[in-house]
Amino acid sequence: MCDNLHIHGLKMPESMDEETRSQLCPVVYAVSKLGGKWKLIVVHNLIDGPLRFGELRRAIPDITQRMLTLTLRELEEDGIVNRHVFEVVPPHVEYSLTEVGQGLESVMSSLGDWGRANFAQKRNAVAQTA
Amino acid sequence: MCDNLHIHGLKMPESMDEETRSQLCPVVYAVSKLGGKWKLIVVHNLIDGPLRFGELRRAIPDITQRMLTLTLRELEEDGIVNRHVFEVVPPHVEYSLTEVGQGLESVMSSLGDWGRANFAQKRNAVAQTA
DNA sequence: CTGAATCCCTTTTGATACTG
DNA sequence: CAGTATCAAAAGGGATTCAG
Repeated sequence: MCDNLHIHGLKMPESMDEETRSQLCPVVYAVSKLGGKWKLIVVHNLIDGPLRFGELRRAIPDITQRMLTLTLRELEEDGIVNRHVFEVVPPHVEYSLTEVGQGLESVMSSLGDWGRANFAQKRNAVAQTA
Repeated sequence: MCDNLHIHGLKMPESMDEETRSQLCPVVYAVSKLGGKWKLIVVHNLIDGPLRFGELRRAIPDITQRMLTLTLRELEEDGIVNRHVFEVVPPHVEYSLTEVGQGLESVMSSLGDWGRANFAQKRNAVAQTA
C-alpha cells in the first residue's frame, strides 16, 4: 500500500517531520486531510449533491455553526469542497464536492458497507433471525 | 447511503442523542469508531499482518507510547484489533486485525487510491512529464 | 441566511518518569 | 518489551453575541 517506502520496516527516515513523511504514504496523507471530527461527515452529506449551509447544519444536528464553518473552510482549502456564493439577499451559499472530493465516493461507500455489515445490525438483527 | 433515514432532509428526529443517531447511519457509525487521530493509521499498519507493540511504534514514528496504547485499547474494545500476549520474558505482545478489522481493507485501499491520485503526485510529477 | 469574533471549558495529546 | 501514572500543554469544541 505504500509503494515507495517500507513503513512496516525500519527504512523510514526518522529525521523528517510529520508533514514531509505523510506525503510519502498515500494513506497517511489522506488521513491527514480527512482527520477532523467532522470532515468525513460533511463529505458524506455532500456526496449526493450540493447543499446550502443551513441544510448541512440541519443534516448534522450535533455540529455547531462554528465547527461547520471551520470544517468547510478547511475542506475548501484542501480542494475537496467548492463554495458558491449567490449574490442575493438574504445570502445563499451552496457547498459541493470538487472533483477531488467526489473521488472520495468509493471511500465513503466502503465505509458505509463496513458500518452496515458490522455495527448497524442491531436494528434488524431480530428481523433477520425471525 | 443512509438506507433508513433521510439525513439530507428534515426527517431525522433531533431529540435523540448522538450515539443513538449514529447507529442509524452506517457511515456516521463507522466514522465514530475510526475517528481518533491515530486509529486509521494503526489499522493501516496492521493490514499486512500482525505486528508487535514496538514494531507498531517504529512504524508510526510520531505516535507516543501512550497514544499507541490508548488507541490499541479502543480498537480492541470495538472488536477491530486482537491483542495476543505471549507469556514469556521479556514480554511479547502481538496485535492483529480481527475479521471486523480486516473488513476495513477496502476502506484503506480506496483511501490510499485517493491519496495517491490527488496528493502524492508531487514526488514524481516531474518524472511523468519528462 | 451565512458567518465572523469572543470567551471559556473540556478533551486530547505530549513529556517524563516509573514498573513487571 | 510493553506497558502505567502523572502532570502540563494544546487542541477541539460550545455558547453567545454581533454583522453584512
